[in-house]
Amino acid sequence: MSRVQLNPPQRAAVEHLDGPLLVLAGAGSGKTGVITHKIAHLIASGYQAERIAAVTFTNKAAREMAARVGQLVGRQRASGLQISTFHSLGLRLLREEREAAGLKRGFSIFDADDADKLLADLLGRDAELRKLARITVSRWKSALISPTRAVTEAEDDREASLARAYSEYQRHLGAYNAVDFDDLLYRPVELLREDPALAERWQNRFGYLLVDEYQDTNGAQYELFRRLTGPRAAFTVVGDDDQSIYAWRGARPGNIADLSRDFPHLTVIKLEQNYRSCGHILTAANRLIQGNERVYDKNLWSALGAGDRVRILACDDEADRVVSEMVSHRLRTGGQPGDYAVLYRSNQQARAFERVLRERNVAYRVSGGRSFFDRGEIRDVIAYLRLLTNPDDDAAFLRIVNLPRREIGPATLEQLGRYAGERGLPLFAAARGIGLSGRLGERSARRLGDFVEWAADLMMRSESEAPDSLVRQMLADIDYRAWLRDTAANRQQGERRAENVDEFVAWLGRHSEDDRGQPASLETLVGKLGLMDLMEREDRQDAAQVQLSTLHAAKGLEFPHVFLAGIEEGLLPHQNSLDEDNVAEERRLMYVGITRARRSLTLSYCRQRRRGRDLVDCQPSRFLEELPVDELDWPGKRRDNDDPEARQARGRAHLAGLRAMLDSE
DNA sequence: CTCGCGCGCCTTTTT
DNA sequence: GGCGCGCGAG
Repeated sequence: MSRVQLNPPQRAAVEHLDGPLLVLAGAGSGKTGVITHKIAHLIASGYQAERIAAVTFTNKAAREMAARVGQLVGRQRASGLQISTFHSLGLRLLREEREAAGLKRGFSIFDADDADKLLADLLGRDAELRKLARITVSRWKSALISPTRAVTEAEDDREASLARAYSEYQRHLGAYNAVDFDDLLYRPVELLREDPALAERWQNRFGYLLVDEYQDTNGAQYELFRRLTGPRAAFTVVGDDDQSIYAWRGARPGNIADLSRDFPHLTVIKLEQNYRSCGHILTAANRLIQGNERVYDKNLWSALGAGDRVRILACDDEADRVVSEMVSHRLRTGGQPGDYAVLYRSNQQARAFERVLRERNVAYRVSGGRSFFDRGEIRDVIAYLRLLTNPDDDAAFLRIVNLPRREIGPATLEQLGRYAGERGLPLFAAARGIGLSGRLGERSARRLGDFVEWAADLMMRSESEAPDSLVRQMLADIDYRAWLRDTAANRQQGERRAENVDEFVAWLGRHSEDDRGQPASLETLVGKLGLMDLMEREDRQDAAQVQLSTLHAAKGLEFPHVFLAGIEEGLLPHQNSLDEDNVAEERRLMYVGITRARRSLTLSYCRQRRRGRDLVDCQPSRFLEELPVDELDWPGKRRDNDDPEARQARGRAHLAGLRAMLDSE
């Protein structure tokens, strides 16, 4: 928090140690500051750092929080703090309770892709069915429904067959010595529920729990939290139900309301002073969100002055218009490109803005995109590492056994699969034995044998050698670079892939020591990788670049000047949400967008929009009508008390805009 | 069964 | 404007 002083409710939230606390933190109300100050306060009050756990939803948020706490209390005193995502916390519990969980050393974490491949094996090629199965299995786990329960409670044939697939899927995960993302919550909860001694041990381990973005917790996360906090209920959760925008991926905003049921002594503190936005922007936000039914009513206020009115633009060419406004605004005020953001509902809307920004040579960056750890070449290397630490990981085995080509083809693998199935062996172990069975031709057997021998040697060496040099050696052995070059669509792509791999190996090198300077084992590193998030390197906000972002990806960010684009019926609220009768979540999305703006906010909509080949008429969003019309600058819309000064100001701005457009041609 | 072409449709995304 | 799926043909 940049302010040294806490305001009274913030201070109350920080100093409240007696019993469970829910902090309802409005947008821009300094909630991260409250959490970090609270951690500092806990340490000052005698809590040992290693007995404080703070939980966030993304690795990025966890990293930022750790950095801010470090600044506040000093790295020395902050060391040992457990600041992590729910999933990392679950992983840590599973690691330490590995035997109770029935897992072997080095167990793998399956990502969505691995899970999908496994389901494909179980269900065949029907993509629709697979997708349904993936979603259903994930829902069941998030709701803590076991395979057995899913099978017995199935209401129709379809559900019963999905439940059987779920059961098979879990069985296979077990055979692979693997867990999936949902298991990182589901299985710890299972352990805590079924083993009272274990539960007590973990409850004693953490003297105090803090949860950020509490409105985004799903059923399993809530249960993990509840079982870790135990009867002592020494916790602070911070959230804003008005910013709950992830119901579609399992978040249960109802968890906020349920807290006071599960913890009758819950104290609730509201943070309503906003330190981010000017008055007009907040008035618009408050008015809009009042359109939703809410359990806890909040009213944000700001001491920053009224600021500019919220502008609304009706456009013919929206991207062109918005960029023109942005450019002219910047010329008038002398700001940086990074002061501006264009926010929209769906990714595809970015394209038009990208085009115009490129044409005018304005630097920009776009939210989202493929994650570094999601790229094929990186996933390949990770599969190798997974196999080295967990020889039972059949998914990893299959991914790399013939990559680069070792002439171990489908026929060989089919034989191997059959052999393994008969003996109940993982593929790698089976591959070590099959050579003597006479099932494979001499050549195939030799190729498979060579691979297995090579891998086994690496496995042995991984016990003692440093991970990064081992990986370098391994990549040289298989001439991975040549493989990347040969399989790339063009030279450039091959180069880029090779660079990514280099960067990955460098990353391994940087993480080859743990916090205390001890060398990290390959096993530890691979575990970290499973939960590693996107592009650490691209995280920074860049002052030289306009930010293009979806509304979802913009949560938690702020910009001096924000343009919300495509504020139209069908886009925001999105048609699918209208069909599902879920306008409330769309309204919260719009609320999140509005409250990103510090000094100026411009909402735009198109009169007509290309949809495929044809041009369709657009209706301005119902949300625009819900805004306080007296506070808006909406050219073409009648206002009850339109003062001459504002009209003049608009005239001046318009002229400046024209001038800027001419300049920028 | 697999490949290729053409049509049609087109949220949000983390671990 | 691009991607994914479905259908048809080889």
